[in-house]
Amino acid sequence: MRDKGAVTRGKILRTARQLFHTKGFNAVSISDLVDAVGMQKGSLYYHFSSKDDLARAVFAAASDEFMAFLDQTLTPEGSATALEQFFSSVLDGHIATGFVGGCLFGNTALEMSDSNAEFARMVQDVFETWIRKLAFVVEVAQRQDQISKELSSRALATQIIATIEGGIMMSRLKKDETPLRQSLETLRNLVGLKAHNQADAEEKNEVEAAPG
Amino acid sequence: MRDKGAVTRGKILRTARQLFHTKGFNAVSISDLVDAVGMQKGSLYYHFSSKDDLARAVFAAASDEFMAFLDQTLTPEGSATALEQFFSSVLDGHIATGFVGGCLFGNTALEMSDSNAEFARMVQDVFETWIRKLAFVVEVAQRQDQISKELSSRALATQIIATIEGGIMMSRLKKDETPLRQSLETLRNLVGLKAHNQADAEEKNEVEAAPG
DNA sequence: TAGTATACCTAACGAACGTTCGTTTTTCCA
DNA sequence: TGGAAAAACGAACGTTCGTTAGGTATACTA
Repeated sequence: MRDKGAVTRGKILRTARQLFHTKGFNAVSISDLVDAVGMQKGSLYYHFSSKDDLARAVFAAASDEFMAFLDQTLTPEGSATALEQFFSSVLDGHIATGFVGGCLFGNTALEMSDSNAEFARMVQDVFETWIRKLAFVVEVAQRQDQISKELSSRALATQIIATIEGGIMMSRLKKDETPLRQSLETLRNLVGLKAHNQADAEEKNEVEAAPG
Repeated sequence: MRDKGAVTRGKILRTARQLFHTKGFNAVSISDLVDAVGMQKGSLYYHFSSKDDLARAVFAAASDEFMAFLDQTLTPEGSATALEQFFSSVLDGHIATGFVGGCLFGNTALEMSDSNAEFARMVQDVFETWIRKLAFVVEVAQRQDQISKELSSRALATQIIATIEGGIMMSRLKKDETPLRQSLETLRNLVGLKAHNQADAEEKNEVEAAPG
């Protein structure tokens, strides 16, 4: 086989990501991980120099994927529709996982904020970019009178993310989509986005579910 | 000294709570704890039969305190003002801690949702009660035309909690009150609560900062 | 004040942690 | 096809984990 190392490395990354996502970084041991991958402890250290090093790689991959998702969903053309699609992609993505794991970035934020400056910084960057990209689309939607203009685009973007993260937290806790769905609907109503009906939303929706 | 045991037990509970709150349950070792308390490892097990047992006690105390705070703040009389006071108490409480620790219940939700059914259940109960108490005040405010009637009281209550938890997450990550403050302001605007000015809010505000 | 719970300490336990290392197997190219 | 490089192995490292046991000091009561 060619590129055997890259394949193994990929398998480690995927498995570690899934475990870190559902259990948290500290709660996953190297033994847990290598058992799940199906390899021996020592072999892991051929590919990654430490658990932290692995976590960095996992986080970077998740980050890149999420950024790509944002760029794909949050387009300035049809900004109101883009926001709609963004909301439903987020909801659909988490419904698809049965709300196991929740949001990796939110999880890492709460796990690392007060204990690991390096990882806190990385999550901070993700959130900052997320806000900026959202604020841009919100601003365009405001200029096109598709959304309430009373608030600054950044305030609205922050509000959107807070709602999503809080909604995911509650839905994950109850394993019930209602809190997140309800929060997003409430948010739509409050900012003056009229809810598209199911047919509208799903017809043009070829965007895959949200990662992260 | 009389009640020496109760005093020690209290000191353990307070210290454990502070550590669990800022670092998370899994990230705090018994050694960390007894070092912080200033006692020997073995002595701890005279007061608590296990780390889980201790966590249960810590959580129960935090829970009780939070429920008392809710009952004190979320009164049906002057419901709009009560909501205002609730928002500012939450904000002030977290500003007072410098956003270290964030919300213990939110933290526990994310740490335990997918790994510890017992603790997940306990957090679930806290959130459910929180929603119910908030929804009650919201409903009264709606009947008095102090707040938008477009949405169900439960949906609004859920939205409020999602906003708070998401706002705390971001403020804690950045160690900056802006996200939480901004989210709460946005929420006030969106639900039609007019923002009280600083003087108004602080004059009658003898309620202590929010725990949890 | 003697006796007895109560409270705490010291020392150790087995298990699990993240990591290292020398060896063996597999893969690839000359 | 032989030899070097890449990849995986398996056992062990020192440390820390949560917990236990037995002895000792402190506090209350008879």
